[in-house]
Amino acid sequence: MVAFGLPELLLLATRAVFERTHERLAAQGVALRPAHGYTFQLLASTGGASGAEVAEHLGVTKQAASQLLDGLERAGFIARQPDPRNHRARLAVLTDQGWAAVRAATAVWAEVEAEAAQLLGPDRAQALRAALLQLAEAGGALTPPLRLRPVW
Amino acid sequence: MVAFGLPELLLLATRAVFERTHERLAAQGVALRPAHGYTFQLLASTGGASGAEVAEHLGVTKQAASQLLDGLERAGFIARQPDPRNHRARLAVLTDQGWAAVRAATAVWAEVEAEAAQLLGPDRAQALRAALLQLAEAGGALTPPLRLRPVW
DNA sequence: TACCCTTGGTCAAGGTACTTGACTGAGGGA
DNA sequence: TCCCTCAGTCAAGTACCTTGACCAAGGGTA
Repeated sequence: MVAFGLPELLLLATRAVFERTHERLAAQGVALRPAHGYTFQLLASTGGASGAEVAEHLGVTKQAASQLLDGLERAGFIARQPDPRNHRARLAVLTDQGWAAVRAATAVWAEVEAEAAQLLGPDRAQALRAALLQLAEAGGALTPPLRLRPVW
Repeated sequence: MVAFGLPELLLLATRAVFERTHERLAAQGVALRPAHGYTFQLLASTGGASGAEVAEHLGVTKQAASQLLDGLERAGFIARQPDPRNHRARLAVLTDQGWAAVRAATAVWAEVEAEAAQLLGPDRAQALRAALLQLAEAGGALTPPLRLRPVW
């Protein structure tokens, strides 16, 4: 039995959760990469974003964000429409299909949450969330902009 | 204040730890990507591996593993030598410089560990490790082969 | 109202890290 | 001894990002 430190344990537990999310969505025909997930998160929380805003959020160039949105549009997850706030921008918004993908991911996470509560008991699960939140805050992870750097 | 679920918290805390690791190593001139980290982990724990074994461990083709090892060799982190177990293979082993990088990463993780203990207190830090281990085990994350899939 | 500069977006070319496909040649098992 | 397995390489193609250059519509300011 190898002794795992906190960083290794964090990585292993996180991989377990997100690989499962990825597999579950892929089984439903939603094969998306991390950058797509972050984009969905932005569009779902703001109701829509321009290409430049997506680029800023992901920490990539406008060109890369444009390509990524083109792909999501072709696949039917987003649509482009005029931006009432800024007439130069094309606002990307989630389509019904896009929202369905968001709900599917959210559903997997709710399962994970429920299984964690069952596995650990409600008290330890709550303690886990509190501890993780403290670590994330201390590490400055709650202050965007999000950078699309790979996790080791 | 947004309410974060367990998956989001896991991702944020993990990102905080590994971005910090990456920054700290980069400041020492060791600019490595995730795949390199996984390779170092393998070479450090086994004492050496062939290109095919690295490919298997990372979940990539032999060609990709070969390119990756070429880069590490050029940068001085590994050396190739005959494999006593299999005369067809070229064994990749860590050089002194490679071991120094491993020690540097380990040192950052020890700091993280210490800061977590200070932030949470020793009891809650231990509880955190135990909970994460349970989650990782339940998710099957402790049974290799490691797949180099991106974390969402 | 006219002007200019900011800015959202695109075109083009290049680089990196992977892939598939085809192959070589040394090893090692029967 | 023979054959076939297998580690490794060469070549070409793809996905996803970059830098650099550019356009044209907006919108702030005089």
